[in-house]
Amino acid sequence: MLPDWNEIIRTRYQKAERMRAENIEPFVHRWNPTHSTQAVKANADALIASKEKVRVAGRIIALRMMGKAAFFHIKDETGPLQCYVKIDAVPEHAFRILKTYTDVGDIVGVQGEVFVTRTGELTVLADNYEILAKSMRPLPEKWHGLRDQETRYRQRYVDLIVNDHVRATFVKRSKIVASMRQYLTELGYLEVETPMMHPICGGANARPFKTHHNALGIDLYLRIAPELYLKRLMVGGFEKIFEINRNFRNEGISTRHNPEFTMLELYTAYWDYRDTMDLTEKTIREVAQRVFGTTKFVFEDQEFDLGPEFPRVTYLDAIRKFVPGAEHLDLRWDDPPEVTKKKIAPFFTPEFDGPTYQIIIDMFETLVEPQLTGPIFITEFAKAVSPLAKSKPADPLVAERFELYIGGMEIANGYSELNDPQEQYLRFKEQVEARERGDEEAQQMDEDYIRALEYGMPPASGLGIGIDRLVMVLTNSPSIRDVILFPLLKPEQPRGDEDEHGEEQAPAKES
RNA sequence: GGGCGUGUAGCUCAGCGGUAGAGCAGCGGACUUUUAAUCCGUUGGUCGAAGGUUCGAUUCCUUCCACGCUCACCA
Repeated sequence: MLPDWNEIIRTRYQKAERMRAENIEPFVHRWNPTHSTQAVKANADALIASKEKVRVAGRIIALRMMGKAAFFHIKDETGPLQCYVKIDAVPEHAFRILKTYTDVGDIVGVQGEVFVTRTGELTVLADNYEILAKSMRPLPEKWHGLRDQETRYRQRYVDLIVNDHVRATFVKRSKIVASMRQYLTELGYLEVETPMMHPICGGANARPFKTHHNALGIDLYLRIAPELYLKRLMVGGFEKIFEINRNFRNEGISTRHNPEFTMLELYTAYWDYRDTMDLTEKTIREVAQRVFGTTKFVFEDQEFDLGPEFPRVTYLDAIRKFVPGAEHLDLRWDDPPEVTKKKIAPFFTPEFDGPTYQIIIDMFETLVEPQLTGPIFITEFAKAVSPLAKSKPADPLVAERFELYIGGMEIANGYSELNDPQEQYLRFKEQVEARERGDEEAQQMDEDYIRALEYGMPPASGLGIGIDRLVMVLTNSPSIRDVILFPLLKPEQPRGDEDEHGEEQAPAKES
């Protein structure tokens, strides 16, 4: 029993006890419905004509008790349906269960014929009725529902009971993931699973979560990306693989960031980043078409269309294109920082000193990214921030890399994979040096990965799609927490009673 | 981590220096085609937590906790 019992909850527990005293089980073991509520509606005419008995089950979401009869709505996974119970049409004990023991929220089973009421609503006229599972807690208020965001996220089960659009969003999410899986499988990609616990964390620049294995006596990291393992599989001879799974990053939480998030990561042998852009575009368009039957969407009042070819604009061109007045801005990755600062002075002043690529990235993220309603591919990123990507032969400071933007958010990221073990070794060393200078997000040296590359990895290109963000833009959800069933929250405070008096209750942590 | 905001009954919300209110839900009663069912009666609150100011604090102040928005870091 929980300590926060109130009178309503106590009353309901007492009802269950009284039911048991009458040999009525408040939590039955089994019940078989013949129809979902949707199936009743779909076959209404035939069911009314045949007077066939149906058995439906669901949660009572509204109850109108009228002395010797009652109307109520049940809701199952497929939707609501009205039921009607009157005293002379059901066994005596069934009516007693309804009148004495039933509350809104109970999960019940109803058997009977289908008819249409005087006001025209399809209804099951019960000839039998029982409670299948007693509900002990009252549901939120029936007009306004559950609004409090915190409660919605913490008690998602309640949110799902009362907010139909929430359920619909998660059904869409499931279909998006399923159709993506199916489409890629149709194209010949093999789904694989690689470790979540990494002795060395790599594949992205991010701070990891640390954990510990007792028997081995070693620390491990929750993966920040599966990239290095998937590319080991390319060395092993797989040519088209993908993984849809969780990544964990020990960083801030926001409307666009959850510490664990779902990524599609995919690799194709013999391709470069341009081929992967083609695939990214086709996959997202195809998923939208299969799940929603359209390519036109609205995200936060911005319309976008996945139908037409996605434009491809280089990083520096995007700055020229989207920053007003910057049409002729001649930025160069090999300019010294002071020169770059002088060139961009009319448009942007970086907050911190740093190398040229950081100044340009800062400007891009501040002035360009929010405007990228998209869909649009931004290409040719700084090599310095792409330690696992091949650089462009003609432009050694630039990586063959793209990011896809929709709704002002980075949705996907891909590149031509660096497969030269010697260069990869040097790039790792640069990362290690950055790490030693205090960059906690820089990568570690992964010698086994270098060893794998030394056996030879075919030319290949990889892709990562942020599934949560893709679902956000396709379902017009403004917060990532609206597309993650159980987003990470701080734990609830231990309740009342136990820690009333005394010095400090919960030690005030935080420095 | 910074800024802004919110926290009052199970739920949705008023109140704001003088000891707490509504609707829904609950409980008792009436009611055999209702659908925000209706009608009569009624219970329910350490007003997020701890300190302070005050004769008196839900209200003002401080600190803390949780959440939301936002900025910074990141996908």
